[in-house]
Amino acid sequence: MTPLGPAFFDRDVVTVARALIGVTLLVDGAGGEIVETEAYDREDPASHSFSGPTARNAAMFGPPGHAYVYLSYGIHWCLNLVCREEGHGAAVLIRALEPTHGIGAMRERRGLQSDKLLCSGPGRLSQALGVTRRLDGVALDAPPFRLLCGEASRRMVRDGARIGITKAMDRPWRFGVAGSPYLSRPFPRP
DNA sequence: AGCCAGATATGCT
DNA sequence: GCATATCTGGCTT
Repeated sequence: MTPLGPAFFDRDVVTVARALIGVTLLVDGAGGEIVETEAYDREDPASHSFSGPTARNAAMFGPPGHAYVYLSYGIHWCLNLVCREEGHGAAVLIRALEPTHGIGAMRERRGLQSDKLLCSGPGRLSQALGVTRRLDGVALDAPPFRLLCGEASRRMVRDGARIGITKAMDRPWRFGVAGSPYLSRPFPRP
């Protein structure tokens, strides 16, 4: 397991979303292997950055390799990783992890749960890892974050329509490990 | 599988 | 002011 290189996020957001599958994401030592992501781009009607910079989405227009954290439906925190050059407003939403590290701490934060429901969804994942607004705009290459690339465990990555959006449904910018029990939702049959 | 409440920051009128 | 939101959990069909 080696840390991601500094140029990892300095690429097209769709490329990064796919490349993040299989990467281990930890916050204060708790987390797991990313099994589901979604890409959001500046020219994307479904993206928070579509209408330009605001106070909320400022991190999306900041440097790549930093976190963008926002509150969804007034209840759930969602973690995104900013991509491309500064000012591009592109980020990858982390939607699900396969828990591997700090499972005890994650169970405590989530309340008693089966491991399958610990990190299977953007809100659940943030609750399990303790992600809140305090991590908005924070760099990913230093504590509390750790991003580790494992052995080339080439798992089969599938793509499909993103979840929970009402615009740009045609863009197949959701990526995930086909058949993983830790997905927030299964991918349709091939 | 489908329906609905919950809680609030955000952005647009 | 007000409708909306990158959601989840619990309840009903």
